Amino acid sequence: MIRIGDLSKFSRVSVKTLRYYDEMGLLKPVEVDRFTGYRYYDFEQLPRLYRILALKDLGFSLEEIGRLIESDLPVEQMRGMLKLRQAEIRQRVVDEAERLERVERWLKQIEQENSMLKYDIVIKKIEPLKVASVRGVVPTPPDQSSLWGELMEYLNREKAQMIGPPQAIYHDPDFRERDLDIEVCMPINGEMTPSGRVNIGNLPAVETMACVVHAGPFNTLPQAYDALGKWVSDNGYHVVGPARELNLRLPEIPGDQNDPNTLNEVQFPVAKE
Amino acid sequence: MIRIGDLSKFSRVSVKTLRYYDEMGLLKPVEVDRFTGYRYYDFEQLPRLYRILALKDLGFSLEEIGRLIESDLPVEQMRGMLKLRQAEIRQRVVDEAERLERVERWLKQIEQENSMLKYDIVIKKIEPLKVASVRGVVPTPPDQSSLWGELMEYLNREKAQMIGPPQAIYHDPDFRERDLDIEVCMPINGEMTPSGRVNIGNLPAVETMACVVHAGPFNTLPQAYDALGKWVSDNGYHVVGPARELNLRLPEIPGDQNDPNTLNEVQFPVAKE
DNA sequence: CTTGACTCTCCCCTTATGGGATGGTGTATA
DNA sequence: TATACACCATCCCATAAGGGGAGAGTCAAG
Repeated sequence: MIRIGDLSKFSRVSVKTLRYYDEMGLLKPVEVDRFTGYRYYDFEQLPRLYRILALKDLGFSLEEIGRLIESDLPVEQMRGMLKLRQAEIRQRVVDEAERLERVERWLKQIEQENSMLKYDIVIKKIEPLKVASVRGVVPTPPDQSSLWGELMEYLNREKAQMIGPPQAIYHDPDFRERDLDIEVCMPINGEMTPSGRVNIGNLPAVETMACVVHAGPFNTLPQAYDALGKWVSDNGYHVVGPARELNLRLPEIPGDQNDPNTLNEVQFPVAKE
Repeated sequence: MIRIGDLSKFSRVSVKTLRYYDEMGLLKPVEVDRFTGYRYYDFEQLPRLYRILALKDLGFSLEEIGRLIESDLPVEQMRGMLKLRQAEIRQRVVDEAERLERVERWLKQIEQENSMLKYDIVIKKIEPLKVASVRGVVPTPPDQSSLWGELMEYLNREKAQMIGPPQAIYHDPDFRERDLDIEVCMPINGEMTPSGRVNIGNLPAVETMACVVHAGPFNTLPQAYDALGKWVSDNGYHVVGPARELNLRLPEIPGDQNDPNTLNEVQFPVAKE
């Protein structure tokens, strides 16, 4: 019968931890003095304690260890939990390796330009969105204003509830400078009926959307596209659908290509492999 | 000016998290209603939020991110933190890979024997220990009892304070069956003077000691040695000093080689590479 | 004016301990 | 035998990054 401090010294497990294991039911003292509360252990408990430490070393949580050291645990179940653990660790190794790559890309970027990164790309999930839209082919991007004109006229006439930033969808499967197939969309609420070229529809949900925000005049937006495209291929993704371009803040003068305070978000639906 | 829920929906960051980032000072709303406490944000804050998410994705803590997004942070410092992060992740990958190996060894062991592992080896740090000891060469392990006799006689005569389990040190650099160079030791307290063959000395500290507990009669103890030796080489360690054998519980009849209730711990000082 | 959606703050919960306060115990020594 | 001192007990608080929920206030639409 040894005291908690002796067991602690011998096993190199802190007294705090031993008390915690007692509380968790992992390692109960063989006897507790009913009057003083003193815990008394026995060296016979060392194998159990060492098993706990070994399992901890494999990365199991104390709760899992509690189940694993039940003496009547069938071997089958032990094997099952080990297999599971194995899979988890493998996943973690993969995740950390990917993270390492991302860090190294940041570093490379910083070394090359000797400045901070300009863009931060994030992956997010996009919910489906009900929109009113007008689609058409326009010679150059600034010409989409005619489509917006059509759409806005309809929305004003119908007193539509607009529930989000307007966005444009670039339907061309490949990038092109001229004659773009663009759909301009406004998220709306409630039931509305199509009219003329104005269509009512749903933008599909996208599980993994690579997104970047560009702050600056419209005519510098291609930089954001470049950065996003580079990031996507660098990170082992590829684009699987039409790009979206959200107008988070419009220029003061409608259609102004040079207003430095405009704000846009560019989104590419992507997938791995 | 948008409300917290709108920013949450748009950025796919939970409202709770946004409030937490506010509290942490990572992303303050552009305005807080002084009467209602409502937080009002702006899409202009998206780049900052996305940078936070990107840095989180690299595994930085929020506290680190707080420092990293100070706008006047010199590039040099950013590079430094990235390098640090890189090193940390590398270390984690190595650790997890080693852990994975350990799990796989458990699995293999279990598959081979179709039963639980009998031994759990742990690495612990051993403090230096003051002992009284008698060293000699004995024909077989059981013959060490004569050394113990000598030692105990001295200890009783001197009324020594014994402060830990007795242990034997196997000084032979290679394993051998006969004519072993054994030192039997008893941890003691206070000043004592050597006498005859009884020596007073210090067992050195050992930073990494591989230890295993064997519950069962003395004559099955070689199993523990085998398991420990196998584990040590399997895990990329090698033995760098004499083995120690601690008698945690002695047999009822002194010297009984068959008492199933004896308890011993075998220790190998080890090092990597 | 009511309803329903939204927001606020406050509090507790998570893991596996570590730190510290306060007060009771065990034992070796004067 | 008194005391010093090491040891032990419980209780409370803290960690990182939020999640869950209570209770109360706010906003916009019908």
